[in-house]
Amino acid sequence: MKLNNNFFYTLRENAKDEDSISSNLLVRSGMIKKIASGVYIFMPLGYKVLKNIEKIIREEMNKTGALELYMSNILPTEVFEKSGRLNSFGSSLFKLNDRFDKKYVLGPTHEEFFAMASSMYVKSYKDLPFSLYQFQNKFRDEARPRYGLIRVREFIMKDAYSFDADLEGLDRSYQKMFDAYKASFDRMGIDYKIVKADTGAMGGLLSEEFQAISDIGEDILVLCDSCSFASNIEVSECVVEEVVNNEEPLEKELIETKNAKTIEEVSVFLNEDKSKFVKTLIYDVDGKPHACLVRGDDEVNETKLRKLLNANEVTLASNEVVESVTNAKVGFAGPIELNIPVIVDKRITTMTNFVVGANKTDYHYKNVNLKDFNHDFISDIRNIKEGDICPQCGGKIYFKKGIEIGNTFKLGTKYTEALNVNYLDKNNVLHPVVMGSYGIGLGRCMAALVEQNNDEKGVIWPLEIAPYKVGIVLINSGDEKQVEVAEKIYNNLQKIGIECLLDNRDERAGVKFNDMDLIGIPIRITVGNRIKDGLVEAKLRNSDTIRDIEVNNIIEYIKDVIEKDE
RNA sequence: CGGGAAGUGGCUCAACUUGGUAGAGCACCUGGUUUGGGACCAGGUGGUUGCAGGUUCAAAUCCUGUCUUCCCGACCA
Repeated sequence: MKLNNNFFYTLRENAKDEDSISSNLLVRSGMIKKIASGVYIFMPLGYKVLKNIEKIIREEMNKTGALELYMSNILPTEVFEKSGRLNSFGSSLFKLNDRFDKKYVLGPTHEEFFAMASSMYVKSYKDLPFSLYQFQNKFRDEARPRYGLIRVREFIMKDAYSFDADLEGLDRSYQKMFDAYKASFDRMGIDYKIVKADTGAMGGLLSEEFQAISDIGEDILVLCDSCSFASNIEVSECVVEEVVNNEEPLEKELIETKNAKTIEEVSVFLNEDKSKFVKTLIYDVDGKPHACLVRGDDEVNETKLRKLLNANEVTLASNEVVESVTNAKVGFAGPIELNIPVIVDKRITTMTNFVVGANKTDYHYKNVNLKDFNHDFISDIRNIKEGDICPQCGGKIYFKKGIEIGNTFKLGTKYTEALNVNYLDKNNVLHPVVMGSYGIGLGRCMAALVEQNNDEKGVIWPLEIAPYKVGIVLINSGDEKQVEVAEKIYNNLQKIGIECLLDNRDERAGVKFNDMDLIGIPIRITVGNRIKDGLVEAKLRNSDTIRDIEVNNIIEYIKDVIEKDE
């Protein structure tokens, strides 16, 4: 593309309604534009980046043998009723009615419809396995869109689905997709980790997430310093450390702790470390109050709680519920003589003579032990912490933050059973088809790449992602010789299929250099006054070195740089 | 959904406290001087101040409502 008289703009200042490096750089480089909370336009330049990401994924998908198709966005609600996901998606579904008042949703994901599509073909075990995929917009009414393209309400996802006769087949299909994902993210140049994760609203047997490492990531990745353990904190198992404890259990004792409500306050009040306390949190579990006990410096893991109780929804109870259950103001809840189910974190079994709330305003009990109260469950319900023991090898745990860019699920037969997608085996017996589902968020990949690759001047795109691989800066668009050489390089690159920008605007050199840097063009060719000596300059975005290159060799040089990258 | 902040040319902001013709920088147009890292001078275009009501001789400014955006939290495949 030639920039003169063409749709190209950049902004000098950050946008006031953007909150991350990537969203600001993408807006400033003229690639995206927000039009509503969590809704973006992809401008021509940004759309090219998106298409490059799409191309990589499509190529890797096709290598697995999966076939591409295209679904609708407007999906009949009744199908989600059948699969039971109308509830599990809840308020994050965009809903609409047609003129006859028939109900639809804007597709949040397409498991049900791929299951339906597959049933057109599958009749026998001989028809399996196969995989289908699409690139499609997904709609999710996020409570709080954030960080530009990272948490949005409409986004493009590549979603793939595998169909197999049994779990062994699923394992093979899953592995193929898994490898294709690794290949895709490697080609994109994203720094990522793969972690075990919760299956959430998808359901199923296994979920693994591909997480781009970034400080603005919203997921906490639990990693081990001495083995390959990697898990999302929501499912990361905690090991109870052996504690040598010779303390004799004492008799419990009621003590006044006036105005000390939080663990922090009580700990200061009694001059005891937070790890001597057990906090009692009242949770609303599908509408019923439950008490959860964890050590004072631990946090309850709601995913574990939900699984333990086989619940749909787990939230902290409201103040009113807490007060009616404990007969005390919020801050004094304790397990003793409490008439609701009590769930105790495993770690508490190693504690002696701890402090708990007394279910009486302004009072706590000290010297409390497990025998002093009823409990219904003892289980791992806390979040793992940095420095904890690795559940796999005993090493030390550390955290990183991640942006979830991809997710793979072994679904099993949840959807095929709900929608009657069956096949006949050799013995003429009917079985539900076994599914896997696999998603990649394209916009998130784009944002994660910018978060990971930028400097004070702008974006630094990897070659395969950049909207244009080469940018020619024509210093003086009034100089005939310079124009001639720049045009020639441009035309020759076009001929061999290397996409290229030619900045032939009537602007000062500084503007052109800054714009090339801002939009992150990997290879910059400057055609300026050195043309007298038959030279142009080449500079790579990720390096400070400027090379003089003979005009006749410049195409070869560019080809070399691109080949070396591959 | 709870708490907080903010909406003023295409972009970033000022004027609001204390009501009195809406202003700057960037961008854009014209002319000139410049021309290798976001030039300078001169002149210009562009705004019913988010929307609706109210108070007032007079509202960007005060009041009420409403919408939108952002932040913290809740929620989140």
